[in-house]
Amino acid sequence: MTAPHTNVQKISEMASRHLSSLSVDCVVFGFHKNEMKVLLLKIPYKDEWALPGGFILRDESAENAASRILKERTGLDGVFLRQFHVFSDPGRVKPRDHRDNLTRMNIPENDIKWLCSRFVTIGFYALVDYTRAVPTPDEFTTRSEWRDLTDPGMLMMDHRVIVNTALDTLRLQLNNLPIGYNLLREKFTMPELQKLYETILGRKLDRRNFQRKILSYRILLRLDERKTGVAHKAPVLYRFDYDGYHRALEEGLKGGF
Amino acid sequence: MTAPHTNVQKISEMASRHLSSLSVDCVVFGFHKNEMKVLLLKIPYKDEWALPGGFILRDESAENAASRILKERTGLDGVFLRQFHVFSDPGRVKPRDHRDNLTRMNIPENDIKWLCSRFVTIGFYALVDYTRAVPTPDEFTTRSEWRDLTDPGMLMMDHRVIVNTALDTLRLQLNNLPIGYNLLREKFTMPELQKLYETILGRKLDRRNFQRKILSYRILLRLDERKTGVAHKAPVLYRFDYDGYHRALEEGLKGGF
DNA sequence: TTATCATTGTGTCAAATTAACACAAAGCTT
DNA sequence: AAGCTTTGTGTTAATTTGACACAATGATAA
Repeated sequence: MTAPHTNVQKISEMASRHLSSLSVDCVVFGFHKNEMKVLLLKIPYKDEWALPGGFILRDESAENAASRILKERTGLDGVFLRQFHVFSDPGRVKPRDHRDNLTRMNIPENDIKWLCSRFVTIGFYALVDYTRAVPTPDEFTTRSEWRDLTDPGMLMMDHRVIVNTALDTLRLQLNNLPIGYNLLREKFTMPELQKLYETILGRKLDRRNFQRKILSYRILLRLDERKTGVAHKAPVLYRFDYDGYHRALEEGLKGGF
Repeated sequence: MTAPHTNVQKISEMASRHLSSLSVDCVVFGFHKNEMKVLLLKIPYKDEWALPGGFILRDESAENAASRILKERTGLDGVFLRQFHVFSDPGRVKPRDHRDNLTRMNIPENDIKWLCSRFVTIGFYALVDYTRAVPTPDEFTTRSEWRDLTDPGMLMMDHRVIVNTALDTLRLQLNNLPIGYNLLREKFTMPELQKLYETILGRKLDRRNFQRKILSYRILLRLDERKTGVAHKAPVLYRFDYDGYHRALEEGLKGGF
């Protein structure tokens, strides 16, 4: 180690590699057994959960940081991922609590100092296939789990607000974007897709009207197959039509006025 | 000045007061003579314009920073102001060009160093009453002007992209939000409101259908007055209904599904 | 003073979209 | 084989949207 600036506190590893004051948090939505799920990380020594998040490397974009973090926490690549809001309330972190918690773990003091400084966080939300994601904790957490969106437990800092804002955004986007591609498996049935919409919106939809509307978007491809091994009448399988889906992503699904 | 760290470069004034790596840029929309306007600042020594922007103080939120900046650049308070996107491409600034430009002005070297470091910017858009705003340049610029949105001239860095994204957002929001309150004077006529919508959307709307739709939102109050001194038949004046307007801000104007 | 003319205010009708609803077919369960 | 639940599809009424016509107003021109 060179020592020209003995008085200067060694810059922490984290601080030197990342942009300061800025973080990224991901609200990762999944869908399983007719329930919306969020991917959360367990904070050690506390009955609290946190969103998977991280920092922006000195030469990457926020989008890149978010997809990097998502990949690290789920193993998934190329999923639907969008920024939706910036959370910048100066009081969003309680530095005291935060520091107490970090000192219990083996975090170097310099990193702790950096981690306890003020952060503005960019919220991203992601839609992922529940069956393909492999929840993986990060260096600050002990486990990673899918939690019920309606009852995720205690969340750290303002993460509950972030989740709620993400859900509000998702509900709004539902009318403009072809959601579902990333939340369901490749092949799915119309009732499954409808359940997804109902779950996100939090209300029942008419089966027949739903089908008519969703088909009018021309983003689905009806397969010549039916779901097997299921009770009652076997439903037809669909998958997203690549061209139609991407056209809809660009142009939106409907217009006002 | 104390001198305990002679080796350490003096921390710049800007750096010590603000969060690093983070800025705020405001796309301020106005409406005048059937044209959408954007408020831009003239960069000295260059044929380029910039969005009014600034930095986030150590203990304020991004929203606060944006409205503070807006107030400084327009004199206006309490206007419609929303964050819409974060621009974080590491290549969004050409540090060389930027530095050359700043050195021509009397900016202290420490501030220049800070200003040329990488910044992620939070884009806000504002809707303001053209007649009430007083365009005011900042410490880096020579003049402040309303420019035509369709032909604003050369914009600095990625500011053109920021403006376009803001406009796209505004067009989308038009279907969910009661736009207009902030872009028109307190009392306005139905044709004026329609022109505003047409200008934002970039297409003609049917006069009668427009009126029917806008009235169905119940955000307008018809006054017992007509616009005077105008050619042809005097149009009735309206103003926004406070309650209806704020309800619409909360709940949105229409639902999908 | 009166005619002209562009613009405003309002109503109607057809087309399209949405909401509400019913019944036959399929396939597991008993 | 009968029963039960769920899927697939069509029909009709209500609502919303789009297209359009005509009378009223008030400044301007003749």
